[in-house]
Amino acid sequence: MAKIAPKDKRQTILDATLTLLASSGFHGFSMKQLAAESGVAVGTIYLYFADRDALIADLHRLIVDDFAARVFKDLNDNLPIKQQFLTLSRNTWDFCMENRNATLSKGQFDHLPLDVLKTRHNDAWKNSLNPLITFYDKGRQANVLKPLPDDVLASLIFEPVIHIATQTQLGLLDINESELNQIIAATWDAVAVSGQE
Amino acid sequence: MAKIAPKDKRQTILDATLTLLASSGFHGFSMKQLAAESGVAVGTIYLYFADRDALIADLHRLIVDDFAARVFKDLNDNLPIKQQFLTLSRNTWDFCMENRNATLSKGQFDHLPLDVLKTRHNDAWKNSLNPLITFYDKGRQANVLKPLPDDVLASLIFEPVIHIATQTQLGLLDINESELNQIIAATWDAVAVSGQE
Amino acid sequence: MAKIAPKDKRQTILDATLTLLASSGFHGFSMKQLAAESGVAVGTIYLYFADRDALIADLHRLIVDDFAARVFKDLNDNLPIKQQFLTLSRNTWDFCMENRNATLSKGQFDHLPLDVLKTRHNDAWKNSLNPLITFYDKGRQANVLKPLPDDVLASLIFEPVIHIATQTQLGLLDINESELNQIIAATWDAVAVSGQE
Amino acid sequence: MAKIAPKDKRQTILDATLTLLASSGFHGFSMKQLAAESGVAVGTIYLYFADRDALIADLHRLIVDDFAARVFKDLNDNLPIKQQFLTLSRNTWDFCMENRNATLSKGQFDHLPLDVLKTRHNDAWKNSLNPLITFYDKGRQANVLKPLPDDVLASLIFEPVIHIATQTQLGLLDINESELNQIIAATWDAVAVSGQE
DNA sequence: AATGAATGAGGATTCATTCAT
DNA sequence: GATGAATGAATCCTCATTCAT
Repeated sequence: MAKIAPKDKRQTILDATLTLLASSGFHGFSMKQLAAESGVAVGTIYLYFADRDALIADLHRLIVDDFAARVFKDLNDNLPIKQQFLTLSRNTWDFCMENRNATLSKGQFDHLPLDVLKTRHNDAWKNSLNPLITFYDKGRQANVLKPLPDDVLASLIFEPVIHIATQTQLGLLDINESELNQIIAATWDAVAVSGQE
Repeated sequence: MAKIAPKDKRQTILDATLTLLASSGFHGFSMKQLAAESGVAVGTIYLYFADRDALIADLHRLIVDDFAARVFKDLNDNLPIKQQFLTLSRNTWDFCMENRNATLSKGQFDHLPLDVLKTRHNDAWKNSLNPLITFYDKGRQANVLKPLPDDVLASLIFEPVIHIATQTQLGLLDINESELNQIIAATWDAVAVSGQE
Repeated sequence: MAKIAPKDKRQTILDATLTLLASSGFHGFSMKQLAAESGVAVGTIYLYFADRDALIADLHRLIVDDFAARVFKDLNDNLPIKQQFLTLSRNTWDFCMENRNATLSKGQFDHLPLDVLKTRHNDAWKNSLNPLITFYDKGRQANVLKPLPDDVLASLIFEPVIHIATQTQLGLLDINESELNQIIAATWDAVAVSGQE
Repeated sequence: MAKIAPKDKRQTILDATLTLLASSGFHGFSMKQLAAESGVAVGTIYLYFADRDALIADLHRLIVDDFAARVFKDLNDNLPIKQQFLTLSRNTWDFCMENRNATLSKGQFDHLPLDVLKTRHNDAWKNSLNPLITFYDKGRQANVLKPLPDDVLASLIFEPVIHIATQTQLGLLDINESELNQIIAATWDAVAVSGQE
């Protein structure tokens, strides 16, 4: 077997975790199973992660960061808000399509203990999701986006797209290019101040 | 202690299950704990439910039905589409506020096996959510709702509201009456054909 | 298999623990092995003891109490100090002979964490070993026992007998009645004020 | 870091083992921890010791030898038995005071398999403890020591002192010079033929 | 000689489920 | 119907030992 550099082995384990979470959720996820999926011994996992919770937490952070990186890709904050919005939405959709496991695992992370959730939420907005704050601010000040709180704008923009992407990944739905454009247009209507051309 | 009628005992157990799921998720949920919370013996639970999975499945069905019942409450399909929409959205919000446990547990049910999920999805649309189909059909035919698939309309209408309600229940967000109206108005903008008064 | 009353089952497990500790010490003592030795399932042990440590602690308390009960058997504190001494020493020896497992396990308990040890030590003197305090006090006041601290008198009286009994139980030594009397006489010489008839 | 000569490295590991055993017992003793305490890599330990058991066994032998060396220090077998006795007892006490780790670890070694114990016992008397045999023989023949077996005399002389020293090291007891002399005098009374000046 | 990443059997503990009362 | 003691497979995690570098 080819040698794996430590960094890669850590990543291999994280990838395997995501694969398992996506296919069966936390239910039916065991360290033994993870070891098998990762192609390493159980003990090896503990060389890279303090314990099960640390592993999950690390994975979560990684996904949020990956998501943020992908969502803000090619974002030019000199372009008009609508232009930026289209990039953000399209990137969101693309991330979900390109990262089936991460997309399907999203719900699994929603039910960590309450205090952990709060911390994560704040962390995310302060760090990886920070550019969104600027985007929302500019949009509201230019009277292009409705005067709603950041969290609300985020929900209106991302939740429908992510939910539809998830259903698509599950095979419950099939969306073509034209429909996708309509969906994104619809979420724009949700957050945009009406009466604009 | 007062005798409990069998039907009530079954319900008592389901209620206790929801309470436990909402407060600690599947993690830290055990049949023993459930017995304690329900005030019955462990063995008794098995008189009313085949096994743990059956219990969870029953609870899920129950919640979906409750949700549907609440969402369609006071819905008059003779009223204009927008009027109906407002009722549906407001009911959705109210259900989330009145059923904290059910709202917070939503994510817990998302990772059943894929085939089960598909069956549930189809069941839901054919039964409890069936009135929505009529609503969407009418709306599209009247050229009031955008010509998008049912699932997509559902995502655009319900996901943002439910997500915002969940955040509110978690204490991450605080929404007042005026903001709620704006949010609902925004989701209407998302699905409504534009250019209407 | 005959039914075992709960009280007896608890005792069965404690007995089995002692047997295992005596034969192999803490090294090679596992809950699985204990279950086998006790004739119960692993989980059953946890119905009677919170965890491994609680089991060990309970056993220790039990042994100390048994030891005390046996040592003070037939002790008449109206009799002369020497008479009482002889009873105590003989009882100590008899306890060791009658409780091979407890005797051989003694050393195992000596290396619990330091704070636990201190607590145990104080507890023992305040409770089960309390009659010894009276015995020592009387003896010193009557100028029959040397004016040494309680702990020191205890060491001089009990350690040699217990150590010799342990060696005997291990088969490293063989002591007959006459030798035993000489040993006890020797420990009397150690603690008695000399010059008495 | 300064190079360490092989012999020294072996000793370093043994010292570290003793330190760890004394502070936490076998519980919480691991080869990894030992490596850290010794300042070497885990694998290095296996260059000097076949395995964990061999390491422990070696350490045990080393302690017994150290103990013997210390106990017989300055022993002049031309001096009167009592004089020699005083030296032996005082040396024993001093060893315990100077070797806290060894003293506290004593109990840890008691539960090796029975046959190993017998072999060790015989070995000790034939080798490192050999001078005691002469001492006892002379004492008994001179009618100064009571006619008791070697093991019994050893128990009467050493067990109380070692036990009291251990308690002192644990902080359960505090012994001053005067008390120590009384204790040693008491053990002399235990083994000496009475009626001597 | 020395390292420490990797291994996997074995440890303590939990928990869904059964069944005799 | 109702109970809860008993079960033992399955869980997470540890740690003595090996071996390629």
